[in-house]
Amino acid sequence: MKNYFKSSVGNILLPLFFPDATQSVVKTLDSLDIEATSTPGVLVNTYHLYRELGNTIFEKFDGIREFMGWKGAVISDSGGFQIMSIIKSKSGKGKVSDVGIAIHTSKNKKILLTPEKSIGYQLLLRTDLVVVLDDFTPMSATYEEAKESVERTISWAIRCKKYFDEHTTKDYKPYIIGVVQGGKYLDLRKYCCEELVKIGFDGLGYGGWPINESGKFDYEIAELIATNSPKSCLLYGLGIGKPDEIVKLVKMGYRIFDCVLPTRDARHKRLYVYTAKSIDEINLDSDKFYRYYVPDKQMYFADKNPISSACDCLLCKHYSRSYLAHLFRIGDMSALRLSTIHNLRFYSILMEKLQYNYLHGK
RNA sequence: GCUGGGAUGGCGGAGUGGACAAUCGCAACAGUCUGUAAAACUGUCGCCCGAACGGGCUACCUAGGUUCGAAUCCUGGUCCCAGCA
Repeated sequence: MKNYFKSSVGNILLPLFFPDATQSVVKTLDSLDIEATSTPGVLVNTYHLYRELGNTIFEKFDGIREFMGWKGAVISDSGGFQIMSIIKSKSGKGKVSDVGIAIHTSKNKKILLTPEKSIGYQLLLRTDLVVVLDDFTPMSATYEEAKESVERTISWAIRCKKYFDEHTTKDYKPYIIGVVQGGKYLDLRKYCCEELVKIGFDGLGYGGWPINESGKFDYEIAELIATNSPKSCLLYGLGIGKPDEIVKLVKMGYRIFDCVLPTRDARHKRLYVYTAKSIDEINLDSDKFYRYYVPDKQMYFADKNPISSACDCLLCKHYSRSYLAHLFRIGDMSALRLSTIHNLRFYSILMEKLQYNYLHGK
């Protein structure tokens, strides 16, 4: 199978951002909308898709790309993050063991996600980059707990890689990346990193929760992973992040990012706008190169200006602040769509700037 | 004109003698969101001082009255609604 990830992007080493289409849809958008924002690819989630669709759908479709009518690249996440968000949250029902993750879904059935099943399903989805099943280390983990999750992450990674090697051919061999866990413990992070490198992945992901206990982004761990992985290693910031965080991580060598922020924020009335007057004038080195725009403020009710003059998205090119405020006020879903389109274009402009800087050695 | 019902904070709408500066919803304002159980959630919301506990002031159409105490009871007035002439 043709590797859309490579072909759509051209050069894999360029910095890329993938919005999250967890359930094979970027909420409120269709695939043509996504394409129109110059977004190179999306991320889908193994756990959610397996739970909703099972295996049989993909006997009729040639992977997730055909199913969702999407021409761009696709990353699949393993479902490891769901350990945290479902099982380890207070109401979630499920269990993590060395075998895998057992989750009771709301549909009254139990799903057992093993490293092998996770990779198997991702291969069935025919995605361009697969992520190993990992055991999420929560931010509150003690050293012992963190160590246990690191050991489990490593042994699962070995199983994932073995299964991957046995079930891929040169016709279809996506990228596969390992995920570095270990919480806030630097020695565990380093150890996890080194062990994963030995297994021989195409890349490594900054896993866990990247925000430290004081609410700041943990750049120290990001740096540690970057410096402890080989030059050829594809670095992936899982679930990262804010625009300024992405800029900093690209400088460290990270190349791939996915995050819910632009799409969720859009639905929650937070739009990203560059402080520059035009796209050409955007300076990512400036302290505050962007700010938030809250679209339904009273002050915008009669404002005929576009949301941002440094944007060329559907919203900014065709509609006023006044009209968007109106759409939000009456609760029309087009407000969410237009805002999501805008935020995705904001991110794709960001990545285009970073790609340009990278190609020109900046 | 008669009879009945009603007038509450930006709006809607509870309360019907003390626990009322007044439930709740909307609006407004401030904030949160990072491999999406999130088109969600949190806070403020009469005025003044205070970070906060709290304190002071003015308030439930209006003018009086009853009462230790009234948005709540009584009387007059103004306006609104329904039915009848």
